[in-house]
Parts: sequence; C-alpha cells; structure tokens
Amino acid sequence: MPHKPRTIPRKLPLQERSKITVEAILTATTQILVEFGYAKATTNRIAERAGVSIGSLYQYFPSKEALLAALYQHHQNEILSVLVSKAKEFSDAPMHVAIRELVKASLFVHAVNPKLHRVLTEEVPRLGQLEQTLKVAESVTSAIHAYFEKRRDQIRPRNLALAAFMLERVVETLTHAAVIDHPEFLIDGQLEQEITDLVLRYIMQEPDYL
Amino acid sequence: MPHKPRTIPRKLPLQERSKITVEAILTATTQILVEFGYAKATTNRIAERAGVSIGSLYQYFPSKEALLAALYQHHQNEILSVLVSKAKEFSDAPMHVAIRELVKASLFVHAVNPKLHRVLTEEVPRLGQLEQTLKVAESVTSAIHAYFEKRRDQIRPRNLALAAFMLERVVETLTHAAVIDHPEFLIDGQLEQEITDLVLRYIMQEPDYL
Amino acid sequence: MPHKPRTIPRKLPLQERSKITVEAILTATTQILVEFGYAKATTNRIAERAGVSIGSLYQYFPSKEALLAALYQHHQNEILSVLVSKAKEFSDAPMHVAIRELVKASLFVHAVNPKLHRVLTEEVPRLGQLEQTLKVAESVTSAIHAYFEKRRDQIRPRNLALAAFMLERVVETLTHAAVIDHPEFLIDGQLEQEITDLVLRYIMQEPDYL
Amino acid sequence: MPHKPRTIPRKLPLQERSKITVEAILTATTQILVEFGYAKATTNRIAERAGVSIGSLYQYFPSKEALLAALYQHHQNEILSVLVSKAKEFSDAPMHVAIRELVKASLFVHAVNPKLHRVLTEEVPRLGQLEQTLKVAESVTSAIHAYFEKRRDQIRPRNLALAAFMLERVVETLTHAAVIDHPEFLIDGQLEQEITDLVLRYIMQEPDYL
DNA sequence: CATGAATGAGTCTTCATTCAT
DNA sequence: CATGAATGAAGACTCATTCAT
Repeated sequence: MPHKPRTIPRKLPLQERSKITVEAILTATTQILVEFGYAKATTNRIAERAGVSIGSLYQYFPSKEALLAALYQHHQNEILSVLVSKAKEFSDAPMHVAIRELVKASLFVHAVNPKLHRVLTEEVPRLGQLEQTLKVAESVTSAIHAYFEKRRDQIRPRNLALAAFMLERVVETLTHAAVIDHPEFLIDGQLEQEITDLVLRYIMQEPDYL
Repeated sequence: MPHKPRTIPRKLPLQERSKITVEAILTATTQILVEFGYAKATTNRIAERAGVSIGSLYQYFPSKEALLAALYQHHQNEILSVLVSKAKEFSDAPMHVAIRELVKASLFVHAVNPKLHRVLTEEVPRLGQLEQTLKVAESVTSAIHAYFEKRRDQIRPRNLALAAFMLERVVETLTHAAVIDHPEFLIDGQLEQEITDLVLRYIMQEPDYL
Repeated sequence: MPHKPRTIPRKLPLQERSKITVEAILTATTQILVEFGYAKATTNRIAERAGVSIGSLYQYFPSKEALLAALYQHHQNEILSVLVSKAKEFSDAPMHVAIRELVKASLFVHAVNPKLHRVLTEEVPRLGQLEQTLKVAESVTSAIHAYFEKRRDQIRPRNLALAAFMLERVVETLTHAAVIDHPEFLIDGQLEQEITDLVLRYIMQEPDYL
Repeated sequence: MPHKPRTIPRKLPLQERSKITVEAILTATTQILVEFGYAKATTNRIAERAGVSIGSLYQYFPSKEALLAALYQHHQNEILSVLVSKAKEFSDAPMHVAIRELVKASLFVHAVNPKLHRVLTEEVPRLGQLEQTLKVAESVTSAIHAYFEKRRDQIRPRNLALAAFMLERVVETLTHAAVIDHPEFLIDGQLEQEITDLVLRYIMQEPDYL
C-alpha cells in the first residue's frame, strides 16, 4: 500500500558501490526524463534503465519525489557553481563586463542539457520538497541585489530589490526560451549582445559605455 | 484503452441546461486546479465539485485532455482579447504610450486569476492538443513584430524578430513572476513603470522621451 | 486509456513464485469463465479468485485480451497435442480405423472441460490477437487435407480440400454440440459410431468396410 | 441507476408511426452489428443511427437484451419461414429431393446476410432471454425427427433422434462455415451437391439413388 | 544489501438506463 | 409520446511503494 513519501535519503552512499549505484540512478532519471517526459518517467522504468532493481532505487531514494529532488538539487548546484565562480571572477570588473559575463554564463548553463532543463522547469510538478528546492532563482537574485548594493551609485534604478528581480528573471527567461525555441538567435553571439544591451541600458546611469 | 484521446467536443450544448452544465464543469475545473494542483485534479473530483455526474462530464469533454484544452483555450482567449483590444486602441499612439499600455494590459491579465495562470502555465502537461494551444505567446510575438516593422525607423535594434521575441518574453515573465511571487512590486505602479522603462530604453532610438 | 492492448507477456516468470502466480491466474480465469461466463469475467474478479492482486495479474498479462489469448493458446495446444499424437499413432492404419480414432479423440478432447470449451468457442469475442489464435480448426483441416492427398485413390470425393473442410467441421460440431446439449448420445459409444459412419460413407470408395 | 433489465416489450406498436420506429430501430441494430460488431453496438449509437432518440428506443425495447432478442426472433422467423415453406413444399417428394432442397434452403438462408448471421451466432452473448430464443435449431431438429418417423422404413440409422440431430447440425455448420470462410466452395453448386451426398449416404438404405 | 514479485488505491472512461422537460 | 441531458455503477489498467527471499 502506498505511503506518504519520506524525503530524507535513507542512507548516505558511504561505500564506493553505493556511489556508483546512485550515480546510475540519477543518470537514468535524466535520460528517461529527456526521452519520455515526466508523465512517462515511472520509477520502475528508471530503475530498469539504471540496471538496478526497483528495490535498490528505493534503498537510496525513499520516494519518487526524493529522487526528483536530488536530481533537481544536482542540476541546481551545477548551475549555481558556474554562476558563483563567474561572479567571483568578475566581482571587481567593470559592471558592463560583469553583466555580459553573467549573460554568457547563463547561456552556457542552459546549453548544457536544454531538454532536461525544460522538463525540470516546466513539467516536473513543484510539490512538497521540490517547492523548497527550486530556489536557485532566489539566491541568484539575492546575490545580484548584494552586488547592486555595493555599486549603488552606478545603478540608475532606485529600487534595487526590484531591479535585481528583473535582471534575474529577464536573463533566465531569455536564455531559456532562446535555447529551446530560437536557437537561431544564438548565432554570432547576437542574443548575448542584445540581452547585455537590454540590461545595461536599464541598469546604468551612463549608457555611454556602448 | 489508455487510447488516443479525442479532443473535439462530443456534442454542442443545444439546450440551456447543457450550457449550465458545461459552465459548471469548467468552473469546477478551474477551482480544483487552483486548490489542489494538476496532480490531484481527477475527472471524478471535478465532476463532483461541479455537482454533475462523471458521465455528464464525458458527455461534453471526451477526455481529460479535451477538458483541459477547453479551459486553456478559454483562458487564452480571455488574454488575447484583452491584448488585442488594447493593441487596436493604441496602435497609432506614440510608442512609449503603446508599450506602457501593453505592460498594463499584461499586468491586468495576470492579475485576474494568477493561481490558475500559474497552474495552466507550469503544471498542466503540454501534450497532444495542448501543445498546439499554447500559442498565445507566439501570436503576441508576431503582432509585436508586425508593429515593429511598421515603425522600423523608430526602433533601435536591427533584428526586429529578436527584439519582438525579447519584448514578449520579458513582459510576460516579469508580470507573471511579480504577480505570483512579488505582489509588493505592484504597489504604486512601480513595476509597470520599471518594465516600461526597461523596454523603452532598449527599443527606442531616443531615450529622451523620459 | 483506454489503447491498443499489448499482447506479448510482459515478463517471463523467472522465479518459482511467478510460475505459481501465473498458474493461479490461468486457473482462476478458467473457473470464472465457466462459472459466470465471459460477460462477468472481470480482471479484478479473476485476480481475486486467483488470490492475487490485480497488479500481479497485469504484471504477467498486459491486457485482458492477452490473458484470454494465453488461455486460448493453452487450450488449443492441449487439443492439438491430443490430435497430433493420435494422428501419428494411426497414420498408417487403415482409413476406417484412423477416422474412428479421430472421432474418438475429438470426443475425448471436448469432454475434458466442455463448459470452458463452450465459453471459449462461443462467448469470448475473437478480436485482435485472438483472431489469429483461433486456428486449430484450420491446421486440423490442413492435416486432413494432406492425409487425403496421400491416400487419394481411396478417397471417393474429388475435391479433397472441400472434403477435408467438411470432415473437420462435421466432427468438431457434432462432438461439441453433443457434449454440451446431448450427453445422452454419448452412451454406448453411439455417437462415436454414428459420426464415424457418417464420415466413412462419404469418404470411402468402398463402403463395404462396414 | 441501472436496473435489472425487463424483457417484455413495454407496449405494442399499435399505431403506424410506432411500427415505423420499431422497424427503424431494428434495421439500425442490424447495421450497427454488421458494421461494428457486438462490442461496439451501444444503444445510443443504435438510436442515433435509427434517427430516433435513446428515450424512444427504450420506449419500445425495455432493455438492450430485449432489443437483441427481438432482432434474434425476427432473424429466426425469417429462417424458419423459409425452411417451413420448403418443408411443406417437398414433404411428399422423394427423400433425396427433399434433403437436397433442405440443403439449398439452408444455403439460401445463410447467404441473405452472412455477416449478421455470424454476429448473431458468434458474438452476441446468449444470456437470459436470449438463451431461450436460440431455438431454431431445436425446432428444425424436431421437424426432421418427425419427418424421419414418418419414413422410418427408408431410414437406415436406428436412432432417429440422433440422426435428426446430426443432420441439422451438419447442414447448419457446413452452410454457415462455407458462406463465411469458403465462398469458393459455393461455386457451381459444389457444396450443395456434397452436403446432400454426405447426408444421403448416411441416411438412406439404398445409396443407389445416386 | 540486492532483488523483483506483489500490492492495491486510485485513474480515466464507458454505456445501459432513467426522467425532467 | 418524444427528446436528450443526466446518471453512476463498474471496468480496465497504472504505478509508487513494500517486503519476503
């Protein structure tokens, strides 16, 4: 009889074999999600693809939700780590450079596995634990906000929280939508240029940077 | 037989009673979707909420997908009609006025039933017929594109298709995300102002309109 | 979904337990069919009778049709194996002996589980895969035809295909109908004698075998 | 809520319009049965095809079973009337003539609407009232039996009941199966000849009639 | 720890039948 | 009497999850 799903991993993959198994399951989940979409991503199918018994899957992920959450987490971390490293690298650069790099990073990140990103973003229901997980956006927004605070005098808009929110959303949406629906805009770095432009014209006091 | 679900409404509501039933079903669907989310929106629950037998539901909507598609359609039409009427109203206005009105309209449209909009946009799987239905975005983009063509000389960016795409995406995302996650930005027409600003600074040759 | 039901067994029973389960399901299907008839033979009822969960039933038989097909197959094989073994045993015997044995075998086969035979033959709809399965008749006819070819000179009728067809149909119907509706004709081997007579008088050149 | 089906027609078609309606329903049932088979012959579909409301259908046939029973009855009567009239016509003819005519009549009857005959015979479940209805076979058998009694001395087999049973079954099956599966045997009156032969050789004392 | 057979609540959907208009 | 909207019991089937081996 089905239960209310636990979400905390039952045990940590201490041993080597465990790690491999967990890895295999996660990889399989990604593949199944990409190939068949969320609706057809059953735990049994995932286990099969992973070459692992369904029992083992539940050994490491106490519920389907936990599995998805882990994948999500993993995906988020990849994204965050790219963004964070870029942020550090260009924290002292001129703003127009920093922002261009942020846009670049966002494009890069979306290009890694666009289909997975789309499924995770659009299909997987954000319920329960997943609700909490989906917070890259927020932490990026916070980081941008903090950055704006530091350079308050170079920022034209007065409401920095609002500006940060807008920046995060705009960059995310445009890179996401372009990668999925309009790859042609990516040619020649056109999109990168235009998004950067869009943002800088809004953010900066002196648009003469151009 | 999961099966290939039919999507064409089985019969048209000839009598008055039918219309009421159809209306009740659609309303119930909206409510259930908003209250419980897509995952728990079963046809039986919807019928019950509508105060109608499950048989009646299937009398008018030959499959769950068809029901959702109808709701989608309805929702889309509401949105489009608002946008289209605004578009006509301001087609000859100065661009900065027209764009401000577009932003206003978008905010208005998202404010009607934000939760429904979120569920329809983020949770309901876009399969089969729904795939086709999800095209408001595209038609809005086209309309903007056409508008840009007419005013080509006032538009700074050279790639009009790209600019139209960006404009549509940006306005949609920002109004959507704000309505759902940051209602505080809506106070004082702040967001409206800022989005308009963002867009105009990007679009226009002469930002001295400010 | 309703769907086009799969018919290939989902997985083979690897473990001992599986075999028992499959066996139990098949047995239960037979019982339910015999007791309640096809119309009331629901998969849930069958699973219950088998002392097995409905899920298990679908683990081994991907659709109701597949279940019935399997039962059919099994039943057909039993029949065929009896007939084939008899055929081999008497392939060189005098024709009047061979034919008497065929009749005997047919009676024997129908007597095993007449009710099941009746349900399978008369009630279960012959759709999809079952269509293909229902071919014992044809293979028996072919075998008879081949037999006739070999003994062409002893066979009075000229159209051997027609004669084979008639022989198969006549023996099948008479044994079937008698077993179900007129068991009294089976007493004393009366029916066996008469069918044999009917056939031999038609088939043979020289009815003086009598 | 569904009830246990009544079977006695609710009212007689006294008026002209009623007769037409009943006729239309019966015709539609036949068509639907032939076109789609029993499994897809829903009462709503039948009513629609008949150009009559579902309510009207139930006005005249209190249940689906009653409808099928009526059709059955009708079909049986058509068959019986042909056979009976032939029987009368040839009751005093020499037996080999009479039997040939019986075979002819059977072929004729099966050729009228073979598909309907097949559906009625093989698909429609013989439950409840239908169980009782399916008795043409029996009355034909009785008639043959009576005929044999009258000509006892010309009949070779001693068990006249058994002989009558065999004769009825054999003629019915062969004509039925041939019409459906082997129309080629009907060419040139071959089948008619052979069935007649089969029967006469079995029945008659003196096969020198040939 | 792994395995995979087993579970069963819950889904979508159909269709014979009723009954208000 | 006709109409057709409404009914709802019941059926086939899925899939997350458990547990004996």
